[in-house]
Amino acid sequence: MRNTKANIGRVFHALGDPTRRAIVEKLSQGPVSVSRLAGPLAITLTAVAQHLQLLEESGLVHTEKVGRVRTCRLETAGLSLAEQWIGERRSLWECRLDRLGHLLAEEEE
Amino acid sequence: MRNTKANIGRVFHALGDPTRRAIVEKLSQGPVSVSRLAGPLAITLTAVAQHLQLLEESGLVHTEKVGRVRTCRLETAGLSLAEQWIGERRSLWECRLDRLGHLLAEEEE
DNA sequence: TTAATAGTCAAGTAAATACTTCAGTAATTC
DNA sequence: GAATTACTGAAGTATTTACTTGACTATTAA
Repeated sequence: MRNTKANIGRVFHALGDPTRRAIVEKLSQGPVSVSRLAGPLAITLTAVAQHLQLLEESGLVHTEKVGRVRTCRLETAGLSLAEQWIGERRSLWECRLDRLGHLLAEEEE
Repeated sequence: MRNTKANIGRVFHALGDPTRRAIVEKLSQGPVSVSRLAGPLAITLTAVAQHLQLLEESGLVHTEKVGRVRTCRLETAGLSLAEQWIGERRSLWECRLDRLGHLLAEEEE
């Protein structure tokens, strides 16, 4: 059973941490194992694993263990959700500005 | 002097909190004063003002005080930055999947 | 079979965060 | 000019968070 309830809160919270963003950035270039992921980051493997759990729960990353190595790869679900939320707010706002512009233009006549 | 260094870390961190997201959602429908913003939220005015400061610093919201009332409105800078970051990671990842697909197709020949 | 590698689990800690209260100040309204 | 409204600032608190250490398990390599 996958615990991937990709709600918008989890996604933004996950992306709010610099270490987790670094992980996502790395994974956008291709799949990597946990220890290779931990290498350049100045924290313990345990800490990386904890971040990965959060990233997985938020639908930003998918991991799979084969033998003793767990391979991590980017999952688009999380990013899509965030993109969608942002797009919605933005279009609401821009639509409002448009209406305002029309009203002002009408008044000028 | 405006303290609007809209870096990606601040933006995602700001959007990670449910109260701040509620504020952004409300403001996407149009400008609102601080006290009207605090109304439906079950927290004090002070707390709302603290969230607003963070939102302003992250480039998601712009506020302006006229008389005794501070009016808040959505600012696109923050949202744009987040949208851009997400788009970049996503396109890197999708481009990689494309190349992988091509390689596999070539091998089939 | 032994040693090394890759990761997991549980428990603890220090710092960050989201609040609160209380005491202001300045702008309106009565 | 007195009361009300709309915030602002400082200081404190409880919870969450990012991290650590140390002991453990499984897989692979020598």
